[in-house]
Amino acid sequence: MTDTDAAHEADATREASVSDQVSPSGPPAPDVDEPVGVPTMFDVARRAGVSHQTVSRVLNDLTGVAASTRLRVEQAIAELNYTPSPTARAMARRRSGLIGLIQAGRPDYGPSNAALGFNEAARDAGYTVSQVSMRSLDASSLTQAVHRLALQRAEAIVLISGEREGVEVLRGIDAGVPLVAVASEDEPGMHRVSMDQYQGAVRATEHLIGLGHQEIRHVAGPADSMDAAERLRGWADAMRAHGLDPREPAEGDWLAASGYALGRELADDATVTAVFVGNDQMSIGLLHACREAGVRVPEDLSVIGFDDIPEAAYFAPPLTTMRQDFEGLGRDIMATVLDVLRDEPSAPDRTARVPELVVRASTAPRG
Amino acid sequence: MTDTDAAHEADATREASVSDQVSPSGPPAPDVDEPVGVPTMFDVARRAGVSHQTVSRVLNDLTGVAASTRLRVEQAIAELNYTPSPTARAMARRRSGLIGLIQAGRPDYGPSNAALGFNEAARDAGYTVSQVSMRSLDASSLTQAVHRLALQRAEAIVLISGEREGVEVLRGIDAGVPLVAVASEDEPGMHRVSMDQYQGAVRATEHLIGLGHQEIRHVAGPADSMDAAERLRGWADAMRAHGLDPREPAEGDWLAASGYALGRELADDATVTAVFVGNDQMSIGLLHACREAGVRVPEDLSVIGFDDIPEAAYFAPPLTTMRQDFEGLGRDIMATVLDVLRDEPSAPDRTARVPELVVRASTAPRG
DNA sequence: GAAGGCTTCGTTAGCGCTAACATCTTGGTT
DNA sequence: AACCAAGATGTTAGCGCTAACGAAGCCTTC
Repeated sequence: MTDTDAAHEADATREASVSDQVSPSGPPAPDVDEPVGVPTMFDVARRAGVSHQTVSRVLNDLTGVAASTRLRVEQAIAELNYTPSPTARAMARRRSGLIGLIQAGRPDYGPSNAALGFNEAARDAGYTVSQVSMRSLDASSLTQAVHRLALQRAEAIVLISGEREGVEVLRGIDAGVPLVAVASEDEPGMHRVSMDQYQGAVRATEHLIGLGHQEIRHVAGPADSMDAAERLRGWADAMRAHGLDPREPAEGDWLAASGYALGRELADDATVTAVFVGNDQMSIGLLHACREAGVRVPEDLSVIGFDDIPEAAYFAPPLTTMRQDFEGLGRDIMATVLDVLRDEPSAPDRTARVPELVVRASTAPRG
Repeated sequence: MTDTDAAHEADATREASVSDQVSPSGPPAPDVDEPVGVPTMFDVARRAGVSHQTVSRVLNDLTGVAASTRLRVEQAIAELNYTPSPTARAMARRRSGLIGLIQAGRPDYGPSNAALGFNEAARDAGYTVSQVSMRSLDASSLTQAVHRLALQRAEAIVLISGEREGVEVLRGIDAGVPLVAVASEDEPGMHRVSMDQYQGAVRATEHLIGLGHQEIRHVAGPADSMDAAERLRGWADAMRAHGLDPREPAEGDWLAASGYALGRELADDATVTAVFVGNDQMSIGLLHACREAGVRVPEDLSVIGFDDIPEAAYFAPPLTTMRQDFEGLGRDIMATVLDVLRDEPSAPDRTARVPELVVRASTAPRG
């Protein structure tokens, strides 16, 4: 009712358009001046009897619009089912409202969940994410991806990929926009986010040490992975801190197959009583190798993994591991992006999420 | 080495901008008439001594440009490091060059890899993908996602999510753009792509039957999953085709935990000699339940999974399963999108990828 | 009761492109 | 030599918004 009244009050000024609406010729025919394609701001303006600028004001929630006018405009918007064109907006505002996400490498549990968390956080912050996924990690593909995104005028570019090379490549590019990467090592010249891999590894190792183990080996991730490096460092430091000797670690590639291969070798070494494996996937491979070799876990060998993928609880035996909150990491990434975009100093504790020990059946006191 | 070299080469070209960043008032001042911000078509035009339209012609590879002029323009473009603004292009061309991808639900192995394949294919086709990921599958979130994408003027919207509800919701929305979903059941009113879940299930079941099994149970995925339904149908049909009785299937939720729970029940039933599990994750749970219950696999019970995740080969015992090419599916999705966009009838065999039997140690002849 | 100051609105320019048309060269024709 | 058709370019309008300014109208205030 109020709307109608308001409309009548304003009639004088927009006589023409209103009578057009009422359809001079006949029954409930659709408005004659109804826009043909997608309605624009001008269509709304005409219908509400105001200037397009007033529509813009309503849309952007600016002050200086009379309540009645606002109402009228809002109604017109609703009636026409109008939505502003993001393209035109980006054009006029000179910003795309877009964040580029590069996801390089295998879509593993961690990265995938981080990407999910990031995507949701970006959406919540009003940004759109333009995603470039690729299996390969080589410099040229990565460079292309960044350029693609830069060319789309992304306001920031995020890289989710644990490989050091990817981060290095990114650092070498001047995209003209802030770059944020998941990187557990400090990377001068770019913004980074990560979980506390080092601390996680320390805790994993100390869990083993606390169980009385002394010959604790490490099956590391690929040398090019920063996470792998941090975990390795954490393990070695923890060992030394307890007067133990961190022996030469084995190096896998995160996949179960490599864990299996490395496990076969380890299984032959009777001196080893525990092993800290770089991730859960390699752990399952290693567990399988032990089974084949007749090495009992945890009786003969304690095994602890990293990540806590949903299947870890059903390994044979159920895997003790370090749980990581990847979705949280994804949200942290977006938080950092926002900080950077606002030119605020990135909060220093964006790397503070510490993996949590989940004890299951694959670790036991040294027999 | 090669990488390093490339990086160094790139150094030279970005020297200026880097120093700009570091010190705003540095000596290596850029050309006087250099555009301040991002160069536009007019900057290129001025530098090349032509009109902006000629630049546009060169950019869009139109005819009617003298070779010498073209060269001059191209040089100016290179010198200014100019790239056309996609936003302005979208504005003028009235198309966004954007495909919306909705990824709903857990980022599992299948969907993640399909998304990867899709993303790469979209990029190859010159499209940008705007991704909306969300953990939840409810109608309202999904509807919002579609509107988000529609509002971005995506030229097509793709849904990767096995749940029937998602597809139904999508169908109920008139986004004004083509919708393509991964759906293994026919969905009138929308375009769909999928792998041949039915045939895959038939083959899995026949593998078991060929091994002499008769009491073959099925642990299905959630009722809301179309893939689960198709696999169930394939199993039941195969059973009947061989004169066997498809007993009431158990229903899980794709996760290892549910496979474990269901496995505990199944393990009590000594009449069962084989089970076809809806996916590999549930299989690992089921395998664990068997282990706990003292049921030997494959001696007492044969188990076959579905998907062939990379860890399947290291289950205890290594899992016989049906391998699916998810990346290929992703590419199929994009191919369908292109067909739809070109208004071509979608090739009927976009649903023809048949899962491939991978025999490992979890199935054996009926003892 | 005229000068200021709000509030509320409209007008005018762009944003960086493409599309359509206009213009100016050429060189071949008659 | 006048003429026309291409070919090669330039001009002019938009695309649908936002930003900056300008112009009313209505209260104040002295």
